[in-house]
Amino acid sequence: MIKEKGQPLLNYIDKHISLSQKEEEFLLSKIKYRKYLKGQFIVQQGDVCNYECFVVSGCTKTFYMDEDGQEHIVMFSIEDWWTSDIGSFITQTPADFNVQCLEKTELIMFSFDIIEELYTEIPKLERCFRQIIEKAFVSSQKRLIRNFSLSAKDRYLYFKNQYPKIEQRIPQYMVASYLGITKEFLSKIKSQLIQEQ
Amino acid sequence: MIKEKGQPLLNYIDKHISLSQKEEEFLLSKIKYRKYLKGQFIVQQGDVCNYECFVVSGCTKTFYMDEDGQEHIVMFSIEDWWTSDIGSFITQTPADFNVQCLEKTELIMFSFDIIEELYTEIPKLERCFRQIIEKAFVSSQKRLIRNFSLSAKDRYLYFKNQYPKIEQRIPQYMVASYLGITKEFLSKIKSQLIQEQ
DNA sequence: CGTCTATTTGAATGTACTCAAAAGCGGTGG
DNA sequence: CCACCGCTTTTGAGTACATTCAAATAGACG
Repeated sequence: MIKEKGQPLLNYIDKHISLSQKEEEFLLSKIKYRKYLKGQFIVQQGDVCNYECFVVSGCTKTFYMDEDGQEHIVMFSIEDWWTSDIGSFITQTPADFNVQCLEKTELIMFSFDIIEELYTEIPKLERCFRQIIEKAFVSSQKRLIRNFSLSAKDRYLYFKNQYPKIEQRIPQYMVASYLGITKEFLSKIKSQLIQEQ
Repeated sequence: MIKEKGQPLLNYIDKHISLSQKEEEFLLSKIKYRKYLKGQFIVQQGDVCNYECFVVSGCTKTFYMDEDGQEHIVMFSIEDWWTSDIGSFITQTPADFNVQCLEKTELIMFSFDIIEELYTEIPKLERCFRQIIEKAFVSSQKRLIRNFSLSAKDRYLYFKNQYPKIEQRIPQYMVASYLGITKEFLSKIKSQLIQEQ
């Protein structure tokens, strides 16, 4: 892969560990760069997920479609974050989640076949990925707690405050799905907040 | 630490990676073994959490106390699992969670000061911990989804089915807290399930 | 056997959902 | 430039799931 295209990833990794010139080149030689259009799927429920993807630009949603055809959004991923069905990736079993692009999206993709080799060749990279997943786990647990201890309104306010960039980029009904409420109810919450001012 | 006491940990680690005699000895020399009584706290909300703990025997609950004094249980940990406030541990900032023993509990403790050294000396151990945290993250995401897409009743049935050992060991009001419902409502769900038979 | 804690039961209430319909909004074509 | 189409958001009425509070019952332990 061309160094220029990999730069956002290298900058990101540099926040966790520092790689030598050679290590950077080795890393870049192993990963794949790809563009997706709005609406395209990176992972589909039922398929085995073969990649962990770093988002260079764009935006994706990770969601689960339940038996009633209802969509439940687990996360959004924008620039400098990751997207995948990690459960499917690490076990190489069918994915529970879909990952779909909400915008034109550029990704750097780490394939299952390559990642073990990368960890072995560059142990620092394993440290980096451990740290990233640790942080992701912590956020996931905190989110679980928010869902238990906060009302829908407070969850929305938290989201708005924490991810203002994301809110502006996605339709409201997806925010509702992420918060675990219906689009109608989110609409009511918003109008209530306006009246309170 | 005496090898005998560390055996449950070594057996557990052996499922992920294989350590040489020397590595095992090095590991055991760095970790701490400790017993807690029922009711004692391993971590308290507000303190910095200095350990990641492997549960040799016993049972703990990890919970968050909200501003109304309401307890929200994030997880239970029993034999062969881990307990800590990882968020606090990795950032060395005050803990959001409490970890309390529900039974007499034996732990093997990895201190913050030691763990980096262990990762560096035994890179395989970093792999092991990465894999463990990956799995924990995946379960956390799946649980989030269950909380959105299942009713309280179905969440209870899932829990009962998935963690029968845990259900038998802890009072019902804690199960309710873990499921994110009140103790009264769980009681009603149970009586409803009995009537359905 | 009494005390303390955990569980159950019931009535009233509240938060969030469903369904249906209307209004808003952005793009496309005539 | 306006009219229409599809999609998103809003609004309202009725409903369901889960909570609160209070009181009764059951269980565990000394």
